[in-house]
Amino acid sequence: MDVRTLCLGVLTHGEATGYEVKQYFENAFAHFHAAGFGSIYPALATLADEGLVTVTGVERDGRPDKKVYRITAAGEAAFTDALATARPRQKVRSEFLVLLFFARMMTLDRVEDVLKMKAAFYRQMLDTLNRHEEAACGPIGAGPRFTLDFGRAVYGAALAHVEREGPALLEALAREREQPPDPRAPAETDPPTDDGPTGADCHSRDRS
Amino acid sequence: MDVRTLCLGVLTHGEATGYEVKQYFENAFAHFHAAGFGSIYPALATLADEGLVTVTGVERDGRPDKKVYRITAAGEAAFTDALATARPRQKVRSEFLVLLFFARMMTLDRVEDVLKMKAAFYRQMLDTLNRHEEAACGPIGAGPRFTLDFGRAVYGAALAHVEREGPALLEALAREREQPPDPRAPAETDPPTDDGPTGADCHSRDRS
DNA sequence: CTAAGCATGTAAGGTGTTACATGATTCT
DNA sequence: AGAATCATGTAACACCTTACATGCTTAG
Repeated sequence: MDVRTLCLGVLTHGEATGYEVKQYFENAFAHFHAAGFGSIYPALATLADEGLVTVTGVERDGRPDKKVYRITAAGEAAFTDALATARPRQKVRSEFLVLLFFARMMTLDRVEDVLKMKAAFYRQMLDTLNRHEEAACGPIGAGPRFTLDFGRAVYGAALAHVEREGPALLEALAREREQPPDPRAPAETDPPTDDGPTGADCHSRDRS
Repeated sequence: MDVRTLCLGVLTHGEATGYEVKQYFENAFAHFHAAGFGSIYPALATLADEGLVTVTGVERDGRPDKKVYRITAAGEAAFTDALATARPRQKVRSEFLVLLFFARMMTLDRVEDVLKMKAAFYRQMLDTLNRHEEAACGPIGAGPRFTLDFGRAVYGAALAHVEREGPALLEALAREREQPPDPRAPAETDPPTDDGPTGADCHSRDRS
């Protein structure tokens, strides 16, 4: 499921310009698939090359043509096919969690900062979802409704966790710093008994 | 925050081979950053080139050397710096939500299938997180603890939503199919009054 | 004996990000 | 006057994915 296919999907809702397709990614798709102009415009161009969409240039004095894209029958078939065969994968890259995973190597101020940034981000996202719902004319379809509520549930849970556990994290880190446990093996309290070989290995085969 | 930096982070926990680094991505990082051998091995190689890690070849009869990587002082500095300056962004690409957004263009069977697959996926992920916690020796640090619980909260919310709203989605789709509203503008109940220009536009400027 | 785990890598290709480049109109 | 919106694109680069290629050991 690349940006190309997503553009096709947008166009099943009716004609649109590249700019308008971008609005979709910023509103309806905001919580599950971002895309910039740098992916959208080339995507629409290749779709046109392949005959999956048509382009109509609308002249605008002085400026380059405004291009209105419309999906063709072939395009609709291709999209339906993509929906029928794509596996519902997902890719997540959360630098936020990477950062907090290694919180012990950050200053407490920095950790607090990161938590605040993320909370603000989640609030903003929930806001985007709410504004998107309000802006809708007429009832929202069952599919879009599901994805919207899904976004609210997930981002709501994320925000709640940050707000609830964030302070606890800061306290725990402060405590860890008072009694610095060996940074390499924050395990037992007894002194290092110069154990066997290269040490550092407690990852005993954990396949029950 | 690329795979390169993440590998550096793994090595702050102690020496490891490329294979062992991969385990990290499959366990501790499972819910927030995936990576395959195809990214990890080249990443470790460039880190070694740059002097951020050292490599020690361990001979193994008949097979290519096993390579043990260790982070250097420069590597630790680089990683600490990355933690201090990186912005906590996140990228999400959920084909699952893309699919369900366009559920109206799928067969009900397919929608049901997708919902089941995703529920299974979330359960498996929660399982991975639980097993990972059990396999830990000694107490888990505050940072890893936060990310682990975050994962549980978020994936738990996602699973709950799929289980609770999935059946509702199927019913709603079935109802939509009985009384097919015009696929292009599923808005009002009154007949199309051949409104003005190109129609299809209810996206009135929604900036309050 | 077969599958899974351990262990390493390369190469081509696909995809997306970022920065650049331009310019009118409308709102504050 | 300046910011934001509307509107389009290119080009270089960064990065990751996938498939390929190999081969021993251990558990079932």
